[in-house]
Amino acid sequence: MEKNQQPLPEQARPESENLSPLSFTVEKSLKNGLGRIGTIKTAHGEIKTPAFMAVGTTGSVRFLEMSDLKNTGAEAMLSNGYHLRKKSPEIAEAGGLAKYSGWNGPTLTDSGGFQVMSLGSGLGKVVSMDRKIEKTKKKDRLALVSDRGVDFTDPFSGEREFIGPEESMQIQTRIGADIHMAFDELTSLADDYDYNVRAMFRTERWAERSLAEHKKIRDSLGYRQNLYGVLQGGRWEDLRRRTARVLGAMNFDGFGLGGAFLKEDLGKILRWCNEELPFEKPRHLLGLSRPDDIFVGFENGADTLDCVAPTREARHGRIYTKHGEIYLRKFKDSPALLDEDCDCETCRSGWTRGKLRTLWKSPNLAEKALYYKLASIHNLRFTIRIFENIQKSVKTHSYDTYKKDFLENYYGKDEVIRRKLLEK
RNA sequence: GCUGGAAUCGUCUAGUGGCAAUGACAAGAGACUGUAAAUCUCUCGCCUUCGGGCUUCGUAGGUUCGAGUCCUACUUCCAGCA
Repeated sequence: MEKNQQPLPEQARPESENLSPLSFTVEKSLKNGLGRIGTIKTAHGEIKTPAFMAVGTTGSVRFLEMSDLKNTGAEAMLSNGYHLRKKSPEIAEAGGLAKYSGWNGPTLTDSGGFQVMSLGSGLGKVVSMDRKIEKTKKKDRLALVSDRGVDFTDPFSGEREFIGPEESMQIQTRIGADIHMAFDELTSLADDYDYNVRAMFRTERWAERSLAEHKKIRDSLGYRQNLYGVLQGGRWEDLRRRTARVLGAMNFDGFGLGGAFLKEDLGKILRWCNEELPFEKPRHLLGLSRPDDIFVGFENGADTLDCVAPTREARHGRIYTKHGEIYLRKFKDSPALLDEDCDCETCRSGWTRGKLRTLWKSPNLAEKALYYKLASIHNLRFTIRIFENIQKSVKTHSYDTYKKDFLENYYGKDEVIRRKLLEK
């Protein structure tokens, strides 16, 4: 089959007016020289950084209308090339992800690299930041990695499939998001140093191949979208710094910071990477967004983050509030709002914890779905507001105060101190 | 009044002689971080030094090595007939 015969989205075609590469400007940096606020400009609009990218894996955030998502203040949406691989020709016909999804704003697609782990060595496991997981036995995995790419079994159809760097680039090209991710191998916390060395080298070779394929498509079709290289290297400084230098020297438009992290390692690992990466290019921290991670990520040079946690945890009844997370099930008949100070649509509409809990527990699927929507809106807005406040506080030189207040309210003073000690 | 049938952990339910006894819901606790996730794990008679101990299937007796299960009476409920 000819690789590039499939349709490309409108904005990817040479005659399109929207043709513009990504640009990134830094407005202000923290004293440590890593954290910064700025703006990413894409063909579909601007992203003020640091920013949260809402995860709409298959082109929409679960249970949310695009208008709901806009109202949370989200500026960008991340979808997944793996999940959209079969729909990609249809998305291209429709004019690309932004148009197809109705989002009409900046978009990013993941390469499918995460699925190397989630269907492979991490199958059935939780991607925890608090402990190491056992690797899934080889015979039980749905995905097997080789230098060629990843052979995997579709969990639903049982069909055998293959995605490598070239396939991922072709899929992402058809989907036509503003930012694409190089195909990478995400290791789990259970993988040792030696395995991480191998995975890192493989990821570097895949980065070259991703870049080459991306360039080939661009040159032959006038396509101009943006490609981020993704860094791996586990929790080892030599690997992280090395791969940051190697990928940093390649012609990527930005970088994805990948890996499974222990919480106490996150800051230093990001620092190792970002001290080596070119300052003028944007960096996306893949898959994190708990409040504490946002601050650590930002301070250590991450410009954008994405994560399923706000929406997934919302659906599972874990709600973010100024004073920490709450389990909604504990608030039967409660007349309190989810968060007194919240400006999300759900809280502004007066939904109480008790009423939301009733919706959540309802056997009526439409009521359940309404709960999922209202709770997702709240957790997303809560998360995005942190990013907005970081931007504001940096501009007014009050970042440290904002951060201290927020974290002490959220985790409690003792916990904040305990964690600080752990980081050293 | 007669004749059948039924009564099991908050609710519904499995169990017709052999290990406190099935499953679901509810309840309680926890997990979740580039979405195999409207999901998953644990607890759910009482006590426990986690070895086990104790008390339980409407009530009271009985048969039996052994009864939620069989028998008798009673109580309550349901159905049919009066």
